Amino acid sequence: MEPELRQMRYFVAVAERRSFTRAAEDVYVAQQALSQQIKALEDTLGVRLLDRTSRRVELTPAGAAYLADCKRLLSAAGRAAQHARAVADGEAGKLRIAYTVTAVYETLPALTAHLAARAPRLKVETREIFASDVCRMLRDERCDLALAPRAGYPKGIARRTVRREPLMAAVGDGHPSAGAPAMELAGLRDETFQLWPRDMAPGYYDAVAGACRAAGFEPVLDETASGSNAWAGIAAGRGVNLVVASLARQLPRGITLVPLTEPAPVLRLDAVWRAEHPHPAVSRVLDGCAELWPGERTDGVSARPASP
Amino acid sequence: MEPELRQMRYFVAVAERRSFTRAAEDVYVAQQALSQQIKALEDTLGVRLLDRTSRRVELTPAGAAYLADCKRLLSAAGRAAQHARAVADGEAGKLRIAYTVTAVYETLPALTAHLAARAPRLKVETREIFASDVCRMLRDERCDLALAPRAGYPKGIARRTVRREPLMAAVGDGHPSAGAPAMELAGLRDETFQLWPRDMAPGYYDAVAGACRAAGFEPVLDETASGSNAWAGIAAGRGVNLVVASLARQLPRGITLVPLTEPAPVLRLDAVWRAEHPHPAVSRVLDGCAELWPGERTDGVSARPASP
DNA sequence: GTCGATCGACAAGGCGGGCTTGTCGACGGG
DNA sequence: CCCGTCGACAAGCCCGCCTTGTCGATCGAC
Repeated sequence: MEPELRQMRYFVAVAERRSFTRAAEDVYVAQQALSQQIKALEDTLGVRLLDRTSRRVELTPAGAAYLADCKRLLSAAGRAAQHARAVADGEAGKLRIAYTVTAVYETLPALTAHLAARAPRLKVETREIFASDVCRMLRDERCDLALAPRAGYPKGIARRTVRREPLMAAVGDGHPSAGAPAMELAGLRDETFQLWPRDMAPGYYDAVAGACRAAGFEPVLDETASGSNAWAGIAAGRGVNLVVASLARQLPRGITLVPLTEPAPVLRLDAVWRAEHPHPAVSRVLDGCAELWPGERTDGVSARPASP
Repeated sequence: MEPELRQMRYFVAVAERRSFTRAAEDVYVAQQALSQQIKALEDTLGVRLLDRTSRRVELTPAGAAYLADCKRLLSAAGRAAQHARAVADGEAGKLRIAYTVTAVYETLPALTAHLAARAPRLKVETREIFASDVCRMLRDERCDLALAPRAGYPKGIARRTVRREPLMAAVGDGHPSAGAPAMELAGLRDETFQLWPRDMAPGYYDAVAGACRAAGFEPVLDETASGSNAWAGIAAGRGVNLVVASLARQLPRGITLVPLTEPAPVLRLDAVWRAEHPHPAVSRVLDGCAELWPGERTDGVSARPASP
């Protein structure tokens, strides 16, 4: 037989009260039960823990050592339970957030700062990914939550728009519109768009292309555009693009942002997570986003993970 | 209800096998028992630990956190049991040894070195005391073992002689016998003895006075002698004393040791301990002493603590 | 699509272990 | 000297853990 925490609780009670009878009151059992259980504990350990001298109970050296260990174990067991509850409530534990580059300028840092303040025991790990990998990362349990431009996902993946960010025109510094207070999106109809291929970033692609179509033209793409290469192309005057306003925080050299006249197109940023077994902190993140960026409807596609 | 280690063992089994059925084989119970106990564990925690998707079992984030804690707790419980056994066997734990100055030159360091080699996990604390305090220190649980010259003790205190050390004459450097290869004890019959009062060190007193009487004279004492004051008196030529041979290791300035001719008197050094609840390491110490200083009868007054 | 295999949950019953009641021997104080 | 208190022992009860039996669900095979 193995020692049990109940026996340790009994032993601690007896050791601290230095009496079976009084300890029995503390743990709400009869004195005889304590005698039996502590005897059983001693038998399983093969060690005498207490010297009963009829009239007084004394710890043996081994008992004193075991007492200290028992106290540690009991408090550790209690803390483990508390920690499990905290993790289940999303207050503690580890949350792996994957994000697309669009979120990095403002959305992600605002969110992580908010979480650090609201749930300091929650360890947030972040990782930049391509929008095309969101689904796989979530399904393979390689992340718990993703931030990406609004896109469609297969069943089993839930999402909610957490904020809308205005899109601005990104042009080279030498572009005729550079420095203008604002411009019409339609003014870019003859430009080449340094937009990533749709299969790499479908949500972003659809947002930009959709805005262009709403402005009455179909954007012409530079099929070689991808990643930082696109910035270089724009800076070199080989095209333009629409980008989130917060890019201004880390504007690449040679590029100027020009606001677009109303109705200015927006990019919807979604939180995306597993619908079936969502990480418990996801609902906290959604709450935090609703607080950071009010105005989004909170009864969206998947308002929040169903509670069990 | 509180979580029990048995439930944790079950949970670890299920989590590691990712299956109730297979885990049941590991812990030798039916699958239904595991379902019940883990459900009970989840209920007491108020936390879902496993996602059962019929066909597969997955850990929730809270379950993963609790699993790690459970493994830690279980191994800590096992180590606590092992440690208790080790303490009960005298292999580990803390042993407080009190000693009189007579033991400090050779006996104590030899013993502590021996213990450090044989029982490295046993933490030995040493403290110098007066022989008159041996009994009180032991009774008050302020030490577990004492090293002191042989003396009588009341019931409840056990002792065993661990070594006999030859006594030598300690004289001032200017004493006529200083430098002699040996001398008769009777030659000191007219000297003043720098001997501590009997009530301070009865064993040592009796050994020296007894040796003198055996040599045919009653020693004359300097009643002011005590501690280092005695050394100063001898060095100043105001008297002599008999001391253990190992004092040569830390001989005070101005003092010379002269061997005594046969039959050279000896001082018996005793190990002394509580008879009723001896520290488990005491028997190891006695074994170690018998090994370090063979020749003493090991079936003495109290051969060894009675085992329970 | 259907059948079978497998997995975990639910239900009911047996049994072992923990708890209780009752009692005794030992020690200490009045 | 007797009584009060404390812990151990003995016997019985009862709860709780485990077992057997069964079902619904899911996934693979044909």
